[in-house]
Amino acid sequence: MHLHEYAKVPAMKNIPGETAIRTWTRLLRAQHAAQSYVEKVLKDAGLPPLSWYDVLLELERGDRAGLRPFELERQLLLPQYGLSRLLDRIEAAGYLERRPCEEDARGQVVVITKAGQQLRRKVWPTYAAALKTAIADRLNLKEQAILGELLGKLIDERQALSR
Amino acid sequence: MHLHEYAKVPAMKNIPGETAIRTWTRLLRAQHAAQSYVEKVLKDAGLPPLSWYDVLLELERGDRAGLRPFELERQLLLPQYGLSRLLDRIEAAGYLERRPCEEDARGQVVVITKAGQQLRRKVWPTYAAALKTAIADRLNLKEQAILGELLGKLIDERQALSR
DNA sequence: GGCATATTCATGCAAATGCATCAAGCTTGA
DNA sequence: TCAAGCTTGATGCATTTGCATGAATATGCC
Repeated sequence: MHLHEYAKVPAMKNIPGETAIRTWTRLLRAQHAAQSYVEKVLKDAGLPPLSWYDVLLELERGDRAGLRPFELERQLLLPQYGLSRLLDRIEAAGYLERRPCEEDARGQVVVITKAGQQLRRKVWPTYAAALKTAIADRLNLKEQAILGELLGKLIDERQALSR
Repeated sequence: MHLHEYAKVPAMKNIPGETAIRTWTRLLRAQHAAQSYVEKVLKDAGLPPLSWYDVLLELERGDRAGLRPFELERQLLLPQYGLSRLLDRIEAAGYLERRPCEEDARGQVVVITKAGQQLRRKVWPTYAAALKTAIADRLNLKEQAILGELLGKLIDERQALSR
């Protein structure tokens, strides 16, 4: 993981510093640690993975009834085919419905079912507890805020390349 | 991604605060943005994925000639079967060799080949440039250091569960 | 209107991952 | 010494992901 050798190249400054490299590896590891922990907690509790929760929550959120797949795709940063099949699975489990879209016959409207709402509500306490263990128990509020702020700078305006 | 509803539960404090939740989602997104960017740059340059680089670098690093798979496994935080097959692929491409282990007939010693060393050296500039774009161009040194510090607190001593 | 192009979503096929389990060799301890 | 248990690594099978492409409809332009 640790990348040495950055020192070898002389002036040509397409080379990040040592600090950047450490930050990078920690970003990967911290995310891995946190996410795999949360996923494990969910699985051990017999609950579906995070991605199901994300979809269901997104569907419940807006006031509108249902979302188009391409909207979900943007919210959740999933590839188009990935979302398509994720919806297949969640639908097969009965937590959402795909309805034909009135305004656009190519498309569809994805709607959460009653069972989907119940599932989401049932998952939340476990999810929340895992999240607290992974984040809130390890950083005080100030630290959380700063971390969030800095991470934000790594996100802005890059996602817009897809497709 | 955004999780509301944490406000609903009254006193029962297994619930992370709003700040923790925002930090969590940003951790996922920042890592996703950064890693997928770097992977894309590598792929577009016709280079193998990050995991290959990690393995090769790890093999090159120590003074000892070669590493045991279980050592790599720990360094790289890969599941046992994941590493086993990753090694299959890298070996098939000619960048490493698996030799029988003298001290332990169950095991093997994984050694990087000449071609493997060349590959790693060849990949580095592209990797470094991508890393710089993803991290160093977005955070100044101070910020990088703080971010690394905070991320470190999310990592410590949790990984030790595997197998 | 009618053709070219773009958008929306699905899907066949290959590659990678996860899970469970296995075989082989090591270690311990009575 | 040898049985019980542990460690090391591989692998069959199911699931998931990635990639390329396709089918259907919409949109824009002439």
